[in-house]
Amino acid sequence: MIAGGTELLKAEHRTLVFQKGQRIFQEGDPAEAIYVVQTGCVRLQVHDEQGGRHVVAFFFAGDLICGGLSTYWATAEAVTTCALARSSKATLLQSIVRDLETRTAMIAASQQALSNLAHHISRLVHWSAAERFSWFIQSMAKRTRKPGSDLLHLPMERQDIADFLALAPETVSRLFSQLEATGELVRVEPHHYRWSPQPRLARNRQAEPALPRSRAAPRSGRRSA
Amino acid sequence: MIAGGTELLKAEHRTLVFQKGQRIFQEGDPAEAIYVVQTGCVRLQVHDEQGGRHVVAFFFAGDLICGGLSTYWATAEAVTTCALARSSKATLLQSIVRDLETRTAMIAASQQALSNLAHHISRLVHWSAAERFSWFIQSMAKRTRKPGSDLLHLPMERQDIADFLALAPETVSRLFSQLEATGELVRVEPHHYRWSPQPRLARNRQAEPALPRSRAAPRSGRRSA
DNA sequence: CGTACCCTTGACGAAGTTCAAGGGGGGTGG
DNA sequence: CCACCCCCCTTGAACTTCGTCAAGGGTACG
Repeated sequence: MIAGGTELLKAEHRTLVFQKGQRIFQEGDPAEAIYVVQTGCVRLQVHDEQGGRHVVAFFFAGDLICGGLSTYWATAEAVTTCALARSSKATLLQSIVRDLETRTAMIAASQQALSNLAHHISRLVHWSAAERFSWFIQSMAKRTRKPGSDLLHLPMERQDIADFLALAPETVSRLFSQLEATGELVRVEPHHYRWSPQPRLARNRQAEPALPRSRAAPRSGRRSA
Repeated sequence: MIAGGTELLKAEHRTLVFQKGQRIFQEGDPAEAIYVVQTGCVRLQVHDEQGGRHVVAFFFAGDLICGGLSTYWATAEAVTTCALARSSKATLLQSIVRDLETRTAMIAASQQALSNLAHHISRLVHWSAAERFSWFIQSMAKRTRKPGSDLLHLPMERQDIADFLALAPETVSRLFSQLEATGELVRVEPHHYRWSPQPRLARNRQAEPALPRSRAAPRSGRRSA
C-alpha cells in the first residue's frame, strides 16, 4: 500500500495525468482501479463524520495506491501534477484469481499498511509536535532522497503536513522555522531544502528493555520544556 | 478484522483459554495463527518506538483477530478471562490457496480494518475528549448490547479506554462521572452500566454538503466550552 | 503589475495532562 | 469469616502545549 508495488502492474494499464489539486478518486465511490505513481506526489486522505480531514499517506514514484477493493474508503488527490499508471479493478481481480503471488502480495501489503497506520496513531498520540515533525522529515528523506544527496523535496503544502501530523498549519510553520534556526534545515527554494540530520541527542526516554507486563509505557506526557 | 468472521474457522481449530491479563501473541513474533473470540474480551495494541501504548481495538465474541500473516504487527492480550478458537496459519494459508471466498474475505477484511483505523485517527485528532468518549460508549453499545436491553458491559479498565481514545485515564474517569451526573449513564455494578442515549443535541458542526474542493474542513478546533 | 493564496510570526487562551491525595472493591491469607 | 492490602478509580488544583485569532510578508500566476 504505502511501499512500492510496481510489479503488480506489469499487465495492461493506461497512464493518466492529473493536475495539482485534482481528485483521483473519492471516498465512498465504488472502487474501480488501483494506481501506481510514475511521477509526482499524491495524498490519500479521509474525512470524519464532522468533516475534519486527515491525510493518511503521501505517495511518490513507484508507490502503489489502493483505496479499497469494493468501495473507496479514502480520497486520493494530486499534490503536484503527476502521472499515474491505472489498472482496472477487473484486471486486478483476474490477477488475484490467477496468480498466487499477486494474491499473497495484496494481503501482505494490506497488513503492512495496517501496521503502519497503527504505529502512526501511536506516534501522533504520544509524541510532541517537534518529535512528530522531525520524524516526518526523516521518513520523507528516507523515502524520496537519493543516496549521497542531502537535498530534500517536500512538494506538499503546510496544511497537508499539518493534516498528516495532526497539527495546526501554524505549528508546522513554526517547526520549520525552528529547524532552520538551528541550521538542520536550509531552504534552497520553496519546497526544496538541504537537510543535515542532527545526532538527535538520543531519545531521552527509551522503551523499556522488555516491557515487564505490557502496560508499562510512561503513558503519554509531554517533555518538560 | 474487527467484524465477525466466524465462518473462516469452520475448519480445524483448538479452543484455548486465557486468563485476564495474559498475552495471546506479541508484536514482532512470527505470526502463527489467527483467533476467533468465543467468550470474553481481547485488546489489540501496538507500542511506538518510545514505548507508548495504543490500543487499536477491542474484540468480543464472534470477532476475528488477525495481527499479521508473516510477523505480528501488534500484541493481543486478554482483557477478561476468555476462550479463543485458534486456527494455525498453515490451515489459513491452505484455505487461501484453495478457497476463493476465504481469499476475498481476507482482503476485504483488511481493507475494512484499514478504513476503520484511518477514520479512527481522524476522530482522535479532530474530536474533543467528550465527543470521543460518547462515541466510544455508543460504538460499544452497538457492538455488545443485546437489542432491547439498555445494559452495557464495559469489561476493560480505565487505562485501556484511555489508551484507545488517546486520553489520560483521569480524563476518562472524569468523563464517566460527567455522564453519570446527567443520568445518561448509571453504574449498576463495577463495569456494568445502564445507558440511556441522549438525543445528542445534534452535531452543531456538520460536514459540508459536498466538500467544495476537499480541503474544506474547519480544521480541528475545540468547541468553545 | 496586481491579486490571490500560502506562509510566517506574535499574543492569548483553553483543553487536557500531570501531580497529588484520598476512597473503594475484591482477593488472599491468617 | 474477617482483616489487610493492593490496585484501580475518583477528584482536585496547577501547569504546559498547542490551537486559535490576527496581522503582515512572500510568491506564483494571470
